[in-house]
Amino acid sequence: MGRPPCCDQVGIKKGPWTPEEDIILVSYIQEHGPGNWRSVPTNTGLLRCSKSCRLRWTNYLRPGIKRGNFNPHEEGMIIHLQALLGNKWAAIASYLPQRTDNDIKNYWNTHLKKKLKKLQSGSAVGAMDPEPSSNTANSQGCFNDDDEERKSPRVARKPSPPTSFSAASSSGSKLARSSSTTYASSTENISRLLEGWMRSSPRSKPSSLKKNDDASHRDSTHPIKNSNNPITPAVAASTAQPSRPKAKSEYENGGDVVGHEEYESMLSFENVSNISWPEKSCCDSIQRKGGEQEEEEEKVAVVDKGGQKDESGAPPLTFLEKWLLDETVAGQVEEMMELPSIF
DNA sequence: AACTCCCGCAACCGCCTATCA
DNA sequence: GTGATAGGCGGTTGCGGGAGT
Repeated sequence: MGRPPCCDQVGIKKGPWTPEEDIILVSYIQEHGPGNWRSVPTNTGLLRCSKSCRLRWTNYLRPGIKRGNFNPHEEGMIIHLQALLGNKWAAIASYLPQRTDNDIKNYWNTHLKKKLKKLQSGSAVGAMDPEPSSNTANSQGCFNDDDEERKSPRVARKPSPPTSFSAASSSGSKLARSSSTTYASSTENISRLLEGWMRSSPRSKPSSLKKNDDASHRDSTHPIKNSNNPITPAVAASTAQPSRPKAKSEYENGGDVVGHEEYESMLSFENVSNISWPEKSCCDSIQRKGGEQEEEEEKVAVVDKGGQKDESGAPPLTFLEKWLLDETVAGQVEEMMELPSIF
């Protein structure tokens, strides 16, 4: 039979989002909360399909997301999770709640894959092969990539022991390249407009409430995720929940729009850092490191240790979790992230 | 300075799953 | 139980910008 694409309708706009569209979408979601995407274009007048609205929100506008500048530890996590889970980007993203699956996917395809390939060709270790044509690790339960992965979608992966490999850090790459595209530059305008909108909104909070401005939200080319986005801290806190829920449950559970007081309380650092983190000691150690970005990632990752099953369909991953989240191993990961000379 | 090539990312497409009537 | 619909996910693509020549 086949369902017609939701974007088939005439008059549906495609292509890059404009700042105005972003504002409309954010405003609407601020008012009604995410979810019921079907009604978003209708109610907002956006000439976008519901899917496009959802993607735009989840991948770009959603507060609390961090974009670009993957640190070595994140790289390590992605690499290992990819080895363990395959191209289950959503599942992988659940362990890096500040990252979107799209972002992780892009980063894998554009950076990590190449790095691993390069590394392997250089070291001939063969522990990790990013290319499907030479999936040497597959026989050991590591699902590495693309085609093989696609042939067996949504199948729980058998976790395999972490392979011994080195991965490149982002130093020396183009990672720091400015993403000041036409759109990116316009997002600064969005930021300002949003700020103005928030000020005029009864729900809005003054920018003085911004927190973590300096640390984890430094990319000024993405104002939505940085301090200029007044809704970021609150929703970031709300999203920093055990095992990143799916968008629907994440917001529809009566918590769509953060109330004023709730908003404020959520902004307190204690609250953010104490949202039932089961192993605060781990977080503390991370905090002592002064690792700006790692800090929250770790916290959220630690949350997953609570034992609940990953909603995105990932296996229980107790081993994985243990390995990834173990404090001492975290250090090993960082060590493994040390650049080989070829980088 | 101009041109070409390469790279990264945002967004689209199509399929799958979950949910509901 | 079945079909319709919305949401979710992963793969792919096209565009814009930077690097290289």
